[in-house]
Parts: sequence; structure tokens; C-alpha cells
Amino acid sequence: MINESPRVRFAPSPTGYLHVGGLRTALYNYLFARHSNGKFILRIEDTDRNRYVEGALENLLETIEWTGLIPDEGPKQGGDYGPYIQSERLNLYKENVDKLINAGKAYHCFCSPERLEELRQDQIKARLPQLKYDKHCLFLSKEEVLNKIQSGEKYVIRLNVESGPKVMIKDIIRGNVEFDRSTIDDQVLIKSDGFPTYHLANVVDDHLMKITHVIRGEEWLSSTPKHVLLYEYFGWEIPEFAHLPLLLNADRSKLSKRQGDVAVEDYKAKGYLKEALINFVALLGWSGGDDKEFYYLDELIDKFTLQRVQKSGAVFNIDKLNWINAEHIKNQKSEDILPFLKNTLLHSEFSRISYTDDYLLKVIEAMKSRIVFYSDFLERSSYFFASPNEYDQQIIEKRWKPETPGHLRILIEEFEKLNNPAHDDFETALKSAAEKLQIGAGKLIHPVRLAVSGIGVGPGVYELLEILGKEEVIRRINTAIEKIAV
RNA sequence: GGCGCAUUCGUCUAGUGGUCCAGGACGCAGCCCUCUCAAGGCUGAGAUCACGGGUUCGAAUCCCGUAUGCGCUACCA
Repeated sequence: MINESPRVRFAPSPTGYLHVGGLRTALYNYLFARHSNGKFILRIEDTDRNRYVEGALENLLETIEWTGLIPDEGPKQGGDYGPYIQSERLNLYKENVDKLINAGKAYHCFCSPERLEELRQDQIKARLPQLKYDKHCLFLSKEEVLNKIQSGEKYVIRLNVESGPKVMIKDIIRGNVEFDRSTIDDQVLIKSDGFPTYHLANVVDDHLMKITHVIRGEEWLSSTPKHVLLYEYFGWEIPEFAHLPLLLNADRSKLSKRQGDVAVEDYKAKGYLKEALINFVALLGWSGGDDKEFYYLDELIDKFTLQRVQKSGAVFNIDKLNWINAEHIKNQKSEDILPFLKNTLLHSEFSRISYTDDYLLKVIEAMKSRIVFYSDFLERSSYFFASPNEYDQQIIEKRWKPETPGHLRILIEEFEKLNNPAHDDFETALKSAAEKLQIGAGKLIHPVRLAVSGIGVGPGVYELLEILGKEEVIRRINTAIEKIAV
């Protein structure tokens, strides 16, 4: 086993969207696999037919693809251990559970939901410490079982938990965890509709798919003894376990839809970069042990180990996500942002106007350090794409004085003299205008910014002017002089 | 109720017996830079390391207990 290269899996159930907790689980599996030269497998756990959602699988696959956490084996890419969708593996569960039945480690149970409920109520009333199935059907004779099956009675297959030593779980993150066998219920393995439960399916598949490390959420820790028992009964080698801490809401309950967005799709739609989402989610429960917090995927692969995973749950803090997103945008090459800006423009009110790459690249350079999302290019600097149609009233009050129009006319005269001016040319022109007027440059700078952009914040004014260009700048100043009445 | 896991600034975390009256990051406040807003730089507020006992010359770090939180307790995953 030590010499084998690891095989790990991400095993989501297609419920309609990819949960950010699921993304984190997928990420850690992926990182572990890549770090140790192993294989990352995607397996779809769709054994609950009541939870079937149309299109959920396709959506899940698409979202995983978007994150870039591409599996080595899975429904899309195939592999030697398929099929990778549990509903297509029903025969395998049947086959293997039969072995258990023959060995007396599992048995048919014909108890009705009503009897089960009654039993449960009785146990509650009797204040029994544990609520467990009473093994009623274990004592049916072979003939009785056969008869019931042949007469069409509904049944499930249960695990036969017998007394014995404590079940010990070795968990990479939590150390050893022990469970008394008497606390383990005779878990249903095959449901009455013929589908396996998670417990059976995941053990059978993990074995058949030669999974070496089971890396999953902490909510599975409590049912792990059932899985270990199953491995034991089957006589299969037990994989290593690593139970990840939960992702939490601000009130420290398990991260849920009620308290904000939990779907990766939601964050994607809001404009978060996959790089940022991955970076952020990686830090929820793991740290490299130093002060580094900005990571690209390949750096994470390099540094990631399960030993450094935190034990306690982590609150999903949107402020930090925003910071990381801004940080990633800042660090992107402008050329790499270009296609996204173009796409954003295409879906905006400016879709009918075309801008040169050169122009857009300048806009990106100017705005990159001032935005959190790509959409902020439009939200915070729409003036690069159209003349301002209104002017910030507060800035008018602060910066636009009665003498301002006169000053700006002088400034325009200076600008007129320029030929294809750049940053410094605008600066020289503005300063000489200020000198002629015997005023400080600020008396010109702020009104120009307002005239040209409609607002009081943004890139340096000369940068702004250079990007917009002489003609456009003069046009806008003239318009502002007309429109802004003090 | 039972079983299990966890517990360091508001949040994410560093820390594996002395270098920790606890370091970093986000957020917050202030200063610098500056034509504005960001970015960047600097500074600050913010944690009796859940609590109580031990062990030890010495504990955030080891042990025990308590509390609190969370998870599981389904023919859901």
C-alpha cells in the first residue's frame, strides 16, 4: 500500500448544484492526489431516487469543469474502474451484498415502516440509550425468507452487527477514534427499491475502484464504523480516512443555503474568479504554516498535506473572499483580463459599441487595482464606455465653483494646442493653464475629473485624459460647462 | 437522550514544553504617499490561548474533568 500511488475520489450526489463545502472537499482530494502523484476520481452518488433532479448531473459536471479540478477518471473521462455513476452499478452492489448474506453478515428484513416507527417509539418511551433495530428479521428461517420474497413482500437488506471488540478508526486529521460495536445499528444496505444506501455503495465502490484514501466531510465520521465493519466483513483492505472540518455559517452552524449563497454557481455568477474561490476555500481549514495566503493552484499542489488540515470548523467569511478576488484580479496580466472585459461589455448596455483592444487594455491597467469584480469595470468606470449623462451632485458642490467654467475654457485652449497628447503632455498643459490663471492645479484637476467622468473617484486624472484622448476630453468638458449649473 | 468530534483576536489562522504577557491575514481606526478613489507602506485597537484541576523548574502546547458548540443518530447523502 505504501508503494502504491494514491487514488482518491470526490463523490458528490447530484442535488442540483455544487456546494462550496463540496468544492473544498473536491479541492483537498485533488490537491492530495496531485501532490502525491496519485489519481483523482469523480464518482456520482445518485442512489437516492427521491432526490433525483433533472439536469443536476450535467450542471454538476459543468461546474466541476469550470473550477478546473479535472478528474483523471469519472463519468466524462471514463477509466478502468467504471461506470462512475452509482445508479449504473446496481449489479455490483447486489453481487457483493449476496456474499454478505451467505456469510451471515447481512440479512433480509421485511419489517414495515410502521413497525419500525413503533419500535422506535417504544425505545424512546423505555428510555433506551440507543435507538436501534431489534434484529427481528435476523431470526427468520431460510424458508420463511424465501417464502416472503416469493410472495412479493417488500424487503431491505441489513448489516448484521455482532458484538466484538471496539471498532477503531485511524483518521489522518483526527488520530484514532473508537466506537463501541453496541452503538452501531444494523444499517440498511439495500433499500426496498433495490438501490444501495450510501454506506454500502461507498464501501463497495471505494474497494472496487482501489481508493486508498477516503477524504470527506466530518459529517461522515459517525458512520465510518459501519463502513469499517463492512470492509471487515468483506475481508477487504481498509483505506485511510481523513475527515475534513465543516464549513460554517456566521453563527457557526453548518453552512446552509438559508444564510447566503452556498452554490459554487452562485459565486461564479456574481463574478468571483475560480482562482480566487479555490484560493479562499483552500484556506478554510488548511494553512501552509507560514504567512503566505495568496496561492495559485500549482502552489497549493506543491504545499498541500493532510497533516496541516485544521480540526475545527471554519466560518465562510465573504469579506476575505472579496479581498482574495481583488488580489487575484490585481495580479492578473491585463491581456488575460481582456477577454473577460469584452465579454462583460458584450452583455451590457454598451454591447453595440466596439472598442479597440488597445483602448480596453489601458482601461484595465487604470482600473485593475480599484475593483473587486470584473463587473466593476462598468459599475465604477462606465465613463470609459460612454460620456457621463449626469454629474455627482456632492462633487459639484465641492469642486464646481462659479469661476470654474471660465477656468476650464482656458484649459481647453491649452489642450487644443496639443497633438496626440499623452499623460505628461496633459499634465504640462494643465499646469500651464493653472499658472496663467494664477490658481492651484487642484482647482482644475477636480473639475476636469468631474466633467470627464461625472464622478469624483477614479484613476489619476492625467491617465484618465490620456485614455479618453484629446478630442473626447474637450468635448466632454464643453458638455459639462453647458450642463452643470451652479 | 446516546455516540462522536471540536474549542487561540469579530473571522481565517501560526504555534507540537522555555525564543509567546501569543505571530500573520481579512475587517476596523489612524498616519504616509497623493489631484480623487484605490493600490502600496507604516502604526494602532483587538485573544486572561473555553473553564477548572493536575504533570513539570516551566504549558496555548501533555493528562483528567467540566462547559459550550457542532455532527451523526433515516429504506438522505
